[in-house]
This record gives sequence, C-alpha cells and structure tokens, in this order.
Amino acid sequence: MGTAQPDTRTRIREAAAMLFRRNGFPGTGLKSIAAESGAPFGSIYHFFPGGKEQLAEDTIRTTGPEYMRLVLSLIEEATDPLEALGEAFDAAAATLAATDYADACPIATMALEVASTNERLRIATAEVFADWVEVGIRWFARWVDDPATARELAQSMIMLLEGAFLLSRAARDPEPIHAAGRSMVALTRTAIERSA
Amino acid sequence: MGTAQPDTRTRIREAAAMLFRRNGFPGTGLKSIAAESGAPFGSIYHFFPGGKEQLAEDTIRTTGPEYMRLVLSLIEEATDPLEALGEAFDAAAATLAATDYADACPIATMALEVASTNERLRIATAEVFADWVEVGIRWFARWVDDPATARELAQSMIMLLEGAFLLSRAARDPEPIHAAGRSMVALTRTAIERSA
DNA sequence: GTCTATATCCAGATAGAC
DNA sequence: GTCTATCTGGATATAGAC
Repeated sequence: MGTAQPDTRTRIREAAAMLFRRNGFPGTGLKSIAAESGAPFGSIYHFFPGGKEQLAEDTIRTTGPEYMRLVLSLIEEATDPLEALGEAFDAAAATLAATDYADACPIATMALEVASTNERLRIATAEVFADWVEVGIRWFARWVDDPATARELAQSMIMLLEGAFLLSRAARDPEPIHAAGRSMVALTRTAIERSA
Repeated sequence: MGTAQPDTRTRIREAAAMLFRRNGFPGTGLKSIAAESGAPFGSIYHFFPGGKEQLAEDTIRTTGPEYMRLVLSLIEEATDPLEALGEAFDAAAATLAATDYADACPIATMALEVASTNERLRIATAEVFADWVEVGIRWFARWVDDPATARELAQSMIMLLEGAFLLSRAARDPEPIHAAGRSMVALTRTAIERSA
C-alpha cells in the first residue's frame, strides 16, 4: 500500500511529542494523547509502563536530537557561515509562523517546567541541551580557532533561538527570530574577524 | 510592630507568584497556593473571583514589570554600558544559583505554556515582553543612534537572558548566563563602534 | 470577610475481559 | 496485544456556616 499507518507505539510517541511541545508536561493529559493517537488508553501503559514520566522522557530524548539534526541540516553544508546562520533563523521564523506559532523547540516548555520539579526529566533536558552545544561547538570550530569562542558562539546560538521562540510565540510575530538571526550573524562575524 | 504580616490578599499574590514561577500554570494548584500563603482556600475566590486564570494574569502583569525594574536598577546608573551589562548578567547568574536555580524569569514558563493554549494569558505575557523591549530600547538609545539598532539590542538582551535561564536551570550551572553576558557585551560593543 | 465542607470533574493509573 | 471499565486522588470551583 505504501500508505500503511505507523504502528500503535509510534503513533503514541508522535501524539505525545506534539502535545508535550504545545501544552507542556503537566498541561498534557494521557487521555488526550490516547485520543490524538487513536490508540486505546490502555495501550499507553502497555508500551510505556512508566506512564506519563516515561513518555515525557522518551519524548525529550527522541525529539531533542531530532530537532538538532533538523537545524544542523540547514547549516552543515555551508561555505559562508554568516549567510547560513541568517537563513537558518529565517527558516525557523517561517516554520513557526506556518504552524500558528506552535512548533518551536520541542522541549523548551517542558525543560522550564521540570527544572525545579522533576529531577529525572530535568536531567534528560540538560543532556539534550549539552549535546546541542557540543554539536554547535564542532560547527563553529570550522570558522574560529579558539575553542572557548566556539563554545560561546554555540551557546549563544541556542540561547538566542530559544529566547526568540519565547518572544515570537508570545507576540505571535516572527520578527524577534529575525532579530535574533541578525544578532547571531553579528556575533559570529566579530568572532571570525578576531580569529583571522 | 514593624513585623506585621502582609494582608491575606497580598500573601495570596506572593504565594501565587512564587509557585507559578517555579511550577508553571497547569503545574500549580490553587490548593498549594492556599497552603503556601497560609490563607484559607475560600479566600482565593473571595479576592480573585476569576479563579486560577485571574490569579495568573494578575501575577504576569505584576511580577513582569517588577522584574524589569529589578534588571533596570542594575544598569540605569551606568556610565559604561559594557561594564553595566556584564555585571547585570553576572548578578542574574548569582541570584539563580543562590535560589537553587528556581528564581529566573517570573513569567517565562507560563509564557511558553499559554502561548498556544490560553489567549488571554498569552496576550498578558506578550504585553509584558513588549514593555520590556520598549524600556530596553530607551536604555540602548543612550549609546547608539539608530533606533533599529537599539531595538535589536534590547530584544537580543532579553532573548539571551531568557535563553540563558533555560540552559542554566536545566543544567543547574550558572555558566550559560555568563556566556550570554559576554555575547551581549560583544554585540553592544560592535553596535556602539559602528554608531560612533 | 474568614473559613470549612462539599460538589463536580478529570487526572493518572490499573484490572481484567477479549 | 487490544480495548473497556473502573479505582483513587486531586483538581477547580462553589455553598454556606460563622
């Protein structure tokens, strides 16, 4: 057929990812995940015996790396880093507006929610962000020599993007993401000039 | 006495602000607000007949401007903007670590949670952030001539700070905030140099 | 205005028929 | 492995005694 539906386990994971991203951890009910996935309620506990917490950790550790690969795919072939960064932020802005300001970072809302309330999930988010920084360091190291500078640029790229998502989603306006992109380009330009 | 307890209404608002900041909107129960404030449950509805949503909007519109004034107090007397910015980020890092990585932005968690789920609260967060940007623009305009540049710096300061809070809270490490501060200083230095 | 008791609903989680 | 029915607790919200 080629149009076969994904299996139940996959549908549950996809529904969970979508709902956790939009509504957060306490704001998402397992019943709504069952409804959205089309799976019977009991199947959630069949596939995820650890319940809501296990499903959230699975979502964090799956969608976090996926999102990083998505962003990386926009910049990894770059020959001009400044141009690539500007385009990547513009693409993020376009995606956000196209999804009615819902599909920004898949784990940011949960990360803030669990930071002071759920140690297991907090660690999961911390490890995802740490991986993002590492991947970013390797990318920026192509253009700047100093490892500390590459690290600061990688962190700043993530921080600007996350902060921009916050302002853009609240205002329902893509403009902050474009502004963040211009700042990231300026930061990178200065760092590369000093490195040369 | 001088040690008189604040009135019930004030205690409810303070407890709500603290709990919403740490646990978010769906993650905070009115019962826990009553318990934390020492007020009887019914008093919440006596003072806030609109219930949880009214209490959250009150928190957003009160603590948002308060937090801005706190940050502004760190930089408004500045003669050297770069030094002031660096010190302000360092102060934010120290406060976060001193409060066990709980007291970052009072409205960021709620802002992400309600962005796609509660229009009334989403608008409240958007208006708070818009005010922050306006105040930031006026501060940066002291050092750069171009209004668009001042606006971009103001937005970037907020975005870097919010993104840094996210990474720092997740990792339980103040380092991202220091990195954000260095990036903000670099961005501002470049903008001022071009303005001169 | 303070405080308690309760109504109503929905959450997470489980048992067990099929 | 699929699906339904249910348990238990806690949520928001309200009624009403004091």
